[in-house]
Amino acid sequence: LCAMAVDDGVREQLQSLGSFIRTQRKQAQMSLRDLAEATNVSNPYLSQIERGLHQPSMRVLKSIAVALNLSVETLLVRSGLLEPEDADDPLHQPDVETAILADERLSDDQRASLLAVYRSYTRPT
Amino acid sequence: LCAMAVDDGVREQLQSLGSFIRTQRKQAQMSLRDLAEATNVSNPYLSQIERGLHQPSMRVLKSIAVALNLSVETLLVRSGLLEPEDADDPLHQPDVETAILADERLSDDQRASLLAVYRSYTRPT
DNA sequence: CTAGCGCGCTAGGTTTACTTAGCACTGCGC
DNA sequence: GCGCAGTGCTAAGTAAACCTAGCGCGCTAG
Repeated sequence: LCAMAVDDGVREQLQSLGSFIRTQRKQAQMSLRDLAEATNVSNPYLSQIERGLHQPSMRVLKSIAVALNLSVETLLVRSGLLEPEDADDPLHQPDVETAILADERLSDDQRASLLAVYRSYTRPT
Repeated sequence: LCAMAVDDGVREQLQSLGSFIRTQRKQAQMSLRDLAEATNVSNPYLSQIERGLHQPSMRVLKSIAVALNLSVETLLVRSGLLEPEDADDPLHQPDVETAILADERLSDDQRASLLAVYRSYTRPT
């Protein structure tokens, strides 16, 4: 009935969520069928989610998060449910640079190159 | 097919979420129809949600949170999606990975390559 | 070349979220 | 007594989430 103007933003969010999931899945070297088995969700539906054709339910979203080893919050932000900087959670503000600097497992050289790459991404031109 | 034992917990969560919403609604002096108008969700469906008969979608959950002046996190915790308050989660991934994942300034591709580099450093073959 | 496997995707059906119309019960004014 | 406005709820339908079966492509092998 009422095709609200809000839908535009929602479509974009779905697309964003989908491509993010797809990237993460490929990063984890999983096929759609692998993820389907891990999440107990059918692979065609996962395919549709990754292409932004559907808004997954919370149940599905959570199993995807678990299967891909990422936090549910990340996916929620990605799907537009949660704001990235939520007021009532002030201490949960992960910063890439400080995280890299604090990581004990990295050598100084590794730290430096990681930071270089990260900065080249975030401060372009 | 597979009626998992997990369903028990899910039903309880739905009940918990529902009664919580109902309490909050009454505290805000709103009728089901008031809330329906505020959320753009039909009042019979809201009624069913409050009695734990259905698992609302994220869209509905968010509009309820907004209409009742609640944080979305609260409802998410209540519905069992989010853990109550994981300020420091010991057994979860290293901070760098979550920081990279949460960084909104990175594109998916950039995220992927950063993660790849980081992982190649921290878990060598 | 072709037989096979694994990949992502489409087609069509089932289940569940969600809506619209309307019922039954209050409490109020007439 | 009679409405009648307000409440929460039921019934039956529509829309959307989700599944099963199967297609078509790119591979590597035989």
